Amino acid sequence: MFHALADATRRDIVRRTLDRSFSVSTLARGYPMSFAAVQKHVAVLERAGLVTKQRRGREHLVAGNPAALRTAHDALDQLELAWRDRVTRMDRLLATDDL
Amino acid sequence: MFHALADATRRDIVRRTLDRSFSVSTLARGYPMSFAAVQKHVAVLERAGLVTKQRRGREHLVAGNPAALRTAHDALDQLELAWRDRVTRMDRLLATDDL
DNA sequence: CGTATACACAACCATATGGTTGTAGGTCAG
DNA sequence: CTGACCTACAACCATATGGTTGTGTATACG
Repeated sequence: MFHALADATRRDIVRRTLDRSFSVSTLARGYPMSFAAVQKHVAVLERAGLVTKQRRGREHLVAGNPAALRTAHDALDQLELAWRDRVTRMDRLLATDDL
Repeated sequence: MFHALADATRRDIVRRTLDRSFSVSTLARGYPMSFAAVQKHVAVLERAGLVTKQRRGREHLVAGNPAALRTAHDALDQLELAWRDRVTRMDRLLATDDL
């Protein structure tokens, strides 16, 4: 999941498809690489659950998935939780004048 | 930055060092890999600004950097912003009974 | 029907990544 | 000073990654 977000092109695809749906080839035209490369990026994002694909005729519309972003968000919050514990403990330490 | 967070070992190191500082070798003992491997992970995290190192005698204490986490957090918020726009627009669309 | 479009997928390549071992530099204890 | 310990760094290896081109399949159009 973080790995899927670790590539700039993929982050851009997520950003654009959160705004509105795009077909894979329409997306591909926006990047300086082959269609196949973009299609692979979309596949990575889809496996990570960051986008969903919906077929419309011969096109596959790619839409960003806000719920997945929320997941990543929460994962970072989890990490920050540890940080707050640490600050709390430091505060306690300072308060007791142990230094 | 997301790349640095994309590895499970590195996320774990961040989690542990947000809690409190650890020397590199102490950290290394906690993982099923060589000291050098862990040391490389720490180097990656340090380059990404996710941890800082502070020397104490012959040990180098690794501490998580909450500010960097905040940065990642904000980046995700940026992405979610686009999503809220989308929802707003959909709401407007539904409100006008264009469907 | 044939042709063009949109997508999926495989094969391939260069480079990045995560791991290893080995070597070398500081620092502490005796 | 010597030896043990902590760290840094380079060389090396297997695999993953991001890119390419080519092939196959489904859909739309004339």
